[in-house]
Amino acid sequence: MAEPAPQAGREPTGTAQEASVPVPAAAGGGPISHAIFRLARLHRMFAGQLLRRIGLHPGQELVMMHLWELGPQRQTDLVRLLDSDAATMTRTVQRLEQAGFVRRRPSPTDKRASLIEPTAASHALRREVEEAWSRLEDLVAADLTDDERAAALHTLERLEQNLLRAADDPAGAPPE
Amino acid sequence: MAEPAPQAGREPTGTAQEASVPVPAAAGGGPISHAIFRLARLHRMFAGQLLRRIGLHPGQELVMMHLWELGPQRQTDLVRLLDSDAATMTRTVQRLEQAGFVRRRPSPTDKRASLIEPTAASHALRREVEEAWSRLEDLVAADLTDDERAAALHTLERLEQNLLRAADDPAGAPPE
DNA sequence: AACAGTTACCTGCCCGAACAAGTAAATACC
DNA sequence: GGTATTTACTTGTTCGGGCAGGTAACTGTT
Repeated sequence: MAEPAPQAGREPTGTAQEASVPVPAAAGGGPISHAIFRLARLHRMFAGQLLRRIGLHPGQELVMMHLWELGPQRQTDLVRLLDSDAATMTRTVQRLEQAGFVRRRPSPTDKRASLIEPTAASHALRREVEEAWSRLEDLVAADLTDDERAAALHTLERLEQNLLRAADDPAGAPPE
Repeated sequence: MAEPAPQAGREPTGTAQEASVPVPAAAGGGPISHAIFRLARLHRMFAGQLLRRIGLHPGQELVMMHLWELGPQRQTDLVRLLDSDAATMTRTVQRLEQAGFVRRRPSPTDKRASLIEPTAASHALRREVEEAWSRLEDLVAADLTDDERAAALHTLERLEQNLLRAADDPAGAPPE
C-alpha cells in the first residue's frame, strides 16, 4: 500500500536495519505479517530439528503431549484439542501407531470411534519432548528478562486474539 | 517440567485466561514457543484464505512478489531470496509455470540455469496480492496503535534474531 | 420401524517443506 | 588438457495441512 517503485533495487524502506533478515523488499505492505512469517519459519525449523532426534515429526509431539496429559482420547477429541483436521489426525495417528508410540482400542460405547492411547514406549519420550520444548523456549527468548518474556507473550497473544476475533466476527471478510 | 497430574481434567495452570486459545496444558514448558506456534498457524490460515481467492497457494506469492520487484531470476536466486529449498523451488516454479504465472527462459550464459520471469497474466495479480498483505496486516494488528505496532514488530524481530543467532553460533546445539 | 441428519473415521488429491540422491554444466586446480 | 569440486536443477520420499468425497455408525424425528 505504498512504494510505487516497481524496480527499485534495494532501498531500505523500513525504519532501520532490515538487512539481517531475508526478504528485503516485497514485504512493504505488512511488516508485522512478514515478521510473523519469518519467525514462524525459523521456529518451526528449530522445533523440527529438536524433535527429530527424539523420533517425532513436528505436529506429532502435540498429539503425544495431549495423550500423556489427558490419557486415551478419541480422534475427534484430539482434533478439537489441537484444532486440527480429521483427515490429518487420521494419518498422524496412523504414523504414530506404526511408530509404536500409540495404540488403538475400540471404544466400548461407540462402534464408530476408537480410543487412542500412548504406549509404554512413548512414555520414555515424554521427558525428552518436554526438554526440547524448554530448550526451544530458551533459544527463542534467550536474551529476554522475565518481564520482557511476559511482554512478548502478551504481544503474541494479542496478535493471536486479533486473528481469532477476525475469524469469528463475520464482520470482517477473511473466513468469508 | 511441572504438573504431575496424569489425568487432571482441566486445571488452568497458566497465570490467567488461557481458555480462549487451544492447547490449555501441554504447553507448560515454553509458553512463548507455544504462542508462536498458535499465532503462526492462525496467520498461515488467514494468509492461505486470502491468497486462495487470488489463485495462489501460500508460498507462491512470495516468489511472485520477488519476480515482480526484481524481474527475471534464476531459481537459485529465488532460493536465496526466500531462504527456501532448491527442491521446493523447483516444484513451486513448475506449478507457477503450469498455472501460467511464470515462464522459463534458458539463461544465455549458463546452460544449467533458466531464468524465471513473471508473465503478463501474473501482473494482474500484483495489486491483489499487495492488497491481501495489507488486509492481513490490518487483521493481525487490528487494535494496535502505530507505536504498539512498532513495538510488536521489534519483539518479533528480537525473537527472530535470537533464533538466527542460535542457528549461526555453533555454541548452542540446535543446528547440531 | 423407517427416515433423515449428524458424527467418526478413512481415502484420494494437491500443496509446501525438508531430506537424500542424482544429473549435467560450469569452474578451479594441477 | 584432464580431473576434482562446486553449482543449478530435478526427482523421490516423507511429513503436515487443507479440501472433497465416501462409508459406517449413532441420533432424532415421524
